[in-house]
Amino acid sequence: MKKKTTIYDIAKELNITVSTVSRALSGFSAISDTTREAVIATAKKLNYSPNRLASALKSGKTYIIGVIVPSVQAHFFASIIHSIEEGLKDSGYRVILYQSNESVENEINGVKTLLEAQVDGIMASMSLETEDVSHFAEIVKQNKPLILFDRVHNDLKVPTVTLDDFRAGYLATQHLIDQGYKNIAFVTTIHQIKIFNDRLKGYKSALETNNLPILKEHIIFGGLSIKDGRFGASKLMRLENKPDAIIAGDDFTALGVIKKLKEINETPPQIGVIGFANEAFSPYITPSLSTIDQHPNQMGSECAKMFLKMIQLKNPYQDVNHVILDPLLVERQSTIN
Amino acid sequence: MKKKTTIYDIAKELNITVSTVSRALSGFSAISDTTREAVIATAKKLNYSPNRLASALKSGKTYIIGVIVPSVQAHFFASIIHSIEEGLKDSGYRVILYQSNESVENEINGVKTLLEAQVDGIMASMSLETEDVSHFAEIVKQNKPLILFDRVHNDLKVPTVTLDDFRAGYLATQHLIDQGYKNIAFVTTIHQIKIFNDRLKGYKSALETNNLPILKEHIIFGGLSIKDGRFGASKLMRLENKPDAIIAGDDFTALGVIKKLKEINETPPQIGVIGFANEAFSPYITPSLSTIDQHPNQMGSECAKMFLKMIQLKNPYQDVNHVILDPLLVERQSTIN
DNA sequence: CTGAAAGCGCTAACAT
DNA sequence: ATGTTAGCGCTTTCAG
Repeated sequence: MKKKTTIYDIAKELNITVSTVSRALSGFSAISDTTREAVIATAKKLNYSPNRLASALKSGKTYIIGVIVPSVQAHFFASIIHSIEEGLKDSGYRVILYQSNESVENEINGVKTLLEAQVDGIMASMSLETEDVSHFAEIVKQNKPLILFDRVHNDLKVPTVTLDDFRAGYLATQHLIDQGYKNIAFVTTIHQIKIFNDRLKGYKSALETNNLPILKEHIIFGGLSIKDGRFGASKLMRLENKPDAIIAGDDFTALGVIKKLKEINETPPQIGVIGFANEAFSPYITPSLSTIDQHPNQMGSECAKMFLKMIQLKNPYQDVNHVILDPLLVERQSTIN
Repeated sequence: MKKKTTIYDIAKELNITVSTVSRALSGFSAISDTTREAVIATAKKLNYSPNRLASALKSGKTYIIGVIVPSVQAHFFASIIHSIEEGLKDSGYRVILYQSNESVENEINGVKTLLEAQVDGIMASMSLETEDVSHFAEIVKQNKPLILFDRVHNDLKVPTVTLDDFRAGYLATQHLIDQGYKNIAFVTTIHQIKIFNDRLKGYKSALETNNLPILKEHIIFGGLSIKDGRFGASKLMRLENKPDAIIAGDDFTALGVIKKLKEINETPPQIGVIGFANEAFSPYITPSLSTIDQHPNQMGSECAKMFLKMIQLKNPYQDVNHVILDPLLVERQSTIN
């Protein structure tokens, strides 16, 4: 293997200096057309490929931004990522991904790795486990743009893009009430995450508004997964005062709930079931799953837009914005009583 | 914002030189325990975070490896990624992801970006569009490890990890035959991708072995998606000689097929349907989807193992291996006649 | 065991 | 419009 070509090789070939080559390649500074063309031609001839590391080391900008999500397997996050990439496409910024797999430890590691890789900014949605946010605070301390989306944290004074989760919870509950359900349970995570708390508040508020009682035994705090959904449903259906509808913390959990209900012959919409996130599978299961759409694409493009704005400012945090999106009810068979 | 601490700051603080600091931090070279401890303590005190860029520029190793997949939304690829990360965890290598979204252009860009970022190696599964593979050849030319998984290409003389796709196609077909289906159609991609061709060959071979005719009109070449599945199914079911079972190129396509069949009241297993990949939703749709499991986790860990081996050699390609995994039939309701 | 010094590939003043 | 030169932060000989 021959050594990689550098701008020095190009310079030597053309009997000019590296600065000229650098300028020609970057395209901006004053350069004669002939020189530029010659440089570009020689670069191609020598199969030159720039070393971004060196450039980044010198200029302090990598043009890479790190995105940390709990998991790329959720359609919701995958869609956000896609829209972030889309929104950043023309700016020259590239995205690299890091999954926390819902573990704080991984998340801390992710922040560290990305920071050490000198990314120009980070966008993140926190893991369920995350309570202490000092690892994120470190990003702010370095004065690098940090944008939180969906799963955010109040202690961090950074821009956020979220859903109106109170309204989301309210909407889901009101929809079930409108469909004639009167005894509505809620299966959610035990972790103190703002968005999940907000949804729960929305749920309670909707019940109150409709003069329905808030029953402690109808609120199940556990995990969010297919398994947890099954578990929550079976726990609820063994109650003396069985619910006639169940709101699940996300669509995966809702799927578990439905599985369980089918097994015990209480197939929705006999018992109403609604989830959150409008996952890819949700329209295709039987019965198809009603859910709250969280506008992942809008979320992603808002993040991108926000980042591009922040990167312009000398102090990225001089003007901290919060974008709040409106949830959208998607009615399907699982709640059509 | 204060400047970032460097090893110079630590050196100055302790009245030693940067080389000593560097050695202490890297942990290997001969260093007295006292010095090492002092350095580490000071590093923590000054909130030091290494600049990997500088280190990589000097040492030529970034300890980052790039993974290119068509899409992270497919459970299959997400699982592979997860297992790659798992397998690399203890080695110090980190993974960064790049999605091609099934576009060659994105794929070429991805290779370029990763190469410019000086990754230490690349693992990739090709987009459906990819025919010319010169962008991948460039990686080999730079003598950097390239490992192809699942969607591979014969022109590239690099290590691969794949499923025995001929057997996968055969297995799916034979299963349908065993279930009593006799008129089996195949909906696949129009793109000339090895794995899909191999499955088709397996399908044909199974038909031959069982003395069943291979009907041209029963092989639909289109795309792979829910939409394409619907399309393929409706095309097939309008035939004079309607099939009594359909093999779909992947589970998404199979899902589309099932949707369509349900609409025209030919709900599986009345018409048998089987897919490939055992996606996350496949057990949960109605009827649950029979499929061929492609062992994504094994695939990922084999990739990781292979990479670790290659990186040791002075010439990574001196010993090109091909791991071939055995497909696994997952029988569910959609084919239980 | 530690120090001195060169240099990875590139950018960006500052000259000319 | 082009050349000169000094680093970016780190690793790594080579000396001692």
